This record gives sequence, structure tokens and C-alpha cells, in this order.
Amino acid sequence: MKLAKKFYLRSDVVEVAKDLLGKFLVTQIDGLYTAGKIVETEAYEGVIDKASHAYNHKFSRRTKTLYESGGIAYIYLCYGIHHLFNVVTNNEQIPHAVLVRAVEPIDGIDIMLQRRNKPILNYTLASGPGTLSQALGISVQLDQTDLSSDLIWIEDRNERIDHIIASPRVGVDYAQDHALWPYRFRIKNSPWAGRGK
DNA sequence: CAGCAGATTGACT
DNA sequence: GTCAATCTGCTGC
Repeated sequence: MKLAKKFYLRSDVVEVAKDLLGKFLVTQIDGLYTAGKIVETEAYEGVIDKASHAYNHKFSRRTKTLYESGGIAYIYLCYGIHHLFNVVTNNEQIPHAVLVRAVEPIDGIDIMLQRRNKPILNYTLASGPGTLSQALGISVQLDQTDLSSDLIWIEDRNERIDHIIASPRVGVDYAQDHALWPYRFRIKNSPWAGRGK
């Protein structure tokens, strides 16, 4: 079951970030089917959030996607190398987004290994925002792609989540006090989530 | 295992 | 020119 549009349109981006845990991120790129269970996310609360690209209504060709209506992908290049995958939430003109930080490889593991140039499966296959994009074949070409398309989507396989850990976001020190907001969410005890406190 | 630098490109001053 | 929502491999303990 693909998630319905209204899942993404809710006004509380933190709630969406938590609800995405345990859902499945699926891609079918060049006919190759791969899927992973989302085990770590991060919320970015738009114009009031110093860590967000849309802080203080910043608008550019890159951030334009954030202002679209929820339910599409926001993908951008970080450090010139990594393609980071986000889910746009809320209504048009409200630039909220959830960064997917880690997935547990489920389907098409051999394809992911090939994309990552790894011989065997281990916990590092898709345990960071850059590596999971590479494993799933996600690149900036998919920016603005609708998450109900047949290229990339998120589905519910009726898995229940026991416990969620909230902690401060990482890699956003420049956001000063806002970096401490507990907007990073992980499934407790999942070895597939990134390392951290 | 911790710490650090290099990679590499687009956005912004 | 500077910096960024990162990852990897190398160093040294």
C-alpha cells in the first residue's frame, strides 16, 4: 500500500517524521526494484528552523521544491558528492521536510551492493543519508518526483514500531541552538540506524 | 576506536 | 571565494 497523499499533507512535520519510521522506501529505477525499511529520519521545520534550507523564507532554484505541496521528493547534492533524499510535507508555501537518514535493506539487496560497490552485506550498506540514496539509486534527477509515481514511493507494510528514540540533529552545528532540537528519530535498537548517542 | 582531511559541486556573499 | 543536512580511508593510539 502506497501512502496516501494526505499522510504527507499533515501540519506537524515532527509527527510525519516519526510516522515514517517502519515504512518502506521503494525505488524502481532503470527497471531495478529495491526497497528498504526506514529506521532513521530527521525533521526540518521550514522558515523558523535555522537548520532548514528554507530558513527565513530563503528561496532559490534548489529550495523551490520545499515550497511545493507535500508528497514529493526533495533531493539535493551535499558536499558535491552525496544525494540526500527528503520527503516534502505540509501544504504549498510551507517548506517543511523530513530527511531520511537510514534504511534497512530489504528487497534487491544484490542490486544495492552493486551500486555501493560492496562485496557483502553489512550494517553500512544504507546507514547514512548519502549511502542510502546511492544504494537505492536515488539522485537529483528525481527531485520533485511525486511519491505516488512508479519510480519512487513509500509504502506501508503494516509493521509496528516498538520504541522511538528522539535526539538532537547531527551535521548542522551552524544552526546553533536549533541544532539541539530533538528532531532526529530512530527505531530503538535497530542496528541499521546510524551510530550515535 | 577516535580524529582528521580529502573528495567535489552548486548555492550564495 | 567560502561553505555545506556526508562518507571514506588513513593515521596513531
